[in-house]
Amino acid sequence: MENKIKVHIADDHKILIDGIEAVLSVEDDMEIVGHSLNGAEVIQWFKSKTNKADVLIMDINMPEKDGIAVLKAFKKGRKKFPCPIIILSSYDYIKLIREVLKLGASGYLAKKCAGDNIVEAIRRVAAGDQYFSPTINEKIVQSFSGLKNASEKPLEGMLISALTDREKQVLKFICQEYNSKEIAEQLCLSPNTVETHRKNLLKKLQVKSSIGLALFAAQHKII
Amino acid sequence: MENKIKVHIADDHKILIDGIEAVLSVEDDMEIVGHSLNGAEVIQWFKSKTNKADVLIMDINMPEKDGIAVLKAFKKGRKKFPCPIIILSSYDYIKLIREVLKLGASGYLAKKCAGDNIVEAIRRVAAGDQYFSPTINEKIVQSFSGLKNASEKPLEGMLISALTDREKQVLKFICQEYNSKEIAEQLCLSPNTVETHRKNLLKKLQVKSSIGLALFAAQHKII
DNA sequence: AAAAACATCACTGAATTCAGTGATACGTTT
DNA sequence: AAACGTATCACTGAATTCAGTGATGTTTTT
Repeated sequence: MENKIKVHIADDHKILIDGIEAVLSVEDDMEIVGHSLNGAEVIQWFKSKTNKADVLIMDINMPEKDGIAVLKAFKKGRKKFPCPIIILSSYDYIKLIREVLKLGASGYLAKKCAGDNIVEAIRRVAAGDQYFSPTINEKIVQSFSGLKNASEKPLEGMLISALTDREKQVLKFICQEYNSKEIAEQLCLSPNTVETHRKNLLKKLQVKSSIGLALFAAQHKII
Repeated sequence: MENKIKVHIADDHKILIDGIEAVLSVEDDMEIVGHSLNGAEVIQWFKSKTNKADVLIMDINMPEKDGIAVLKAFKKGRKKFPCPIIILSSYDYIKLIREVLKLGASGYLAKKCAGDNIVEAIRRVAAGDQYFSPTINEKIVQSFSGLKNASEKPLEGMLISALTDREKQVLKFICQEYNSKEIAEQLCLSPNTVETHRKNLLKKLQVKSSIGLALFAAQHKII
């Protein structure tokens, strides 16, 4: 076949990339033309004029820059997206899904979905449609129809992306057990400022103490 | 080939199972004979006398029962494991690695390792050897040779199992953001006693603050 | 252009944690 | 029997966090 769909995969788990590559290899209308292990690599790859892809499948949790940051970066560049983007995540929080759609994603796959879904998703998205894996689609419909049950508020609905860059930065230091004074030194700030950020984090994430902050960070792998 | 290595895969991400299955399908000396999406399924599957596998590849983070719990269950019930077990995890903490090895695992793969490693791991482990993916092996050697830093000496080797029941109990409450006074009420103890447990936890786990305790607990899934 | 969000800094006072020490009692293990 | 680990409780003082408020300037969004 001549016009194969060119796919780029981004995930920090190489084993998953290899796995998806193996899954796609039996399909004769698509091929993997590149992969990235973190968000920075994704942006770098698409910057290169010689590299092109028709579909980008991207995890949200990645080091360096996460999937949200990549979406924002692409959106900010003012230009059009390099290609349709499918988010592949283990999270299925409705707010997160809404967020990435707002940021321009064309599809959303839960990691617990089957390999078939990914093939289908690539074809549909490459054709200009949107695609959501079954469980995700269910969530969206539920939420739309007001049937939202438990999943509307994961940790009270606060997402990583609801935190500012500075707050995330401070949070990382908190998780390294630095106290406010030490963090202030690291970031060249006043300890008072760090304390303010810390308090804002407590409010946003609705936790009682820095322990809650650390656990949130751990659960969302932003540390 | 007659004697294919029979593999069972356990991971809560179906897409990863499908991926690994695709990777293994091109190897003619192994085959996947089953898979599980959580720890309970693993135990269930191996309970059935009709099901047999030569190697179990298992994630640590799974709902219902996690990988650690499965290892413990196998160790507890029978004397012999149903088969060699390879842990597949995104965590590469040295303490966690040591813990699963203590619990009888035969191999450890980081999820960021390549697909080739998994094939190699299966062959080696099926032959009765141990196998660790490159980055993991590095960590083990580093730790063994003490090159890392002093973190492997003083009261090191501190694992979940090194904590007393009471300490674990207190730790759980700490992770729920209770303060010492509240924990004392819950456990009908003096706040002073709780403080002592807290301080002993800090020493044993060699962390600076309760944040470190919470992160340890999160990483070791004891919360 | 106005409004909202972000980042910065300051002050106070109460609550909590952390470090260091020491003590009693009970059960294993050696 | 002695040593060890565990569980319990107490006291002090310094360090740190947390809550509440307020302020200024910049950037982004609407």
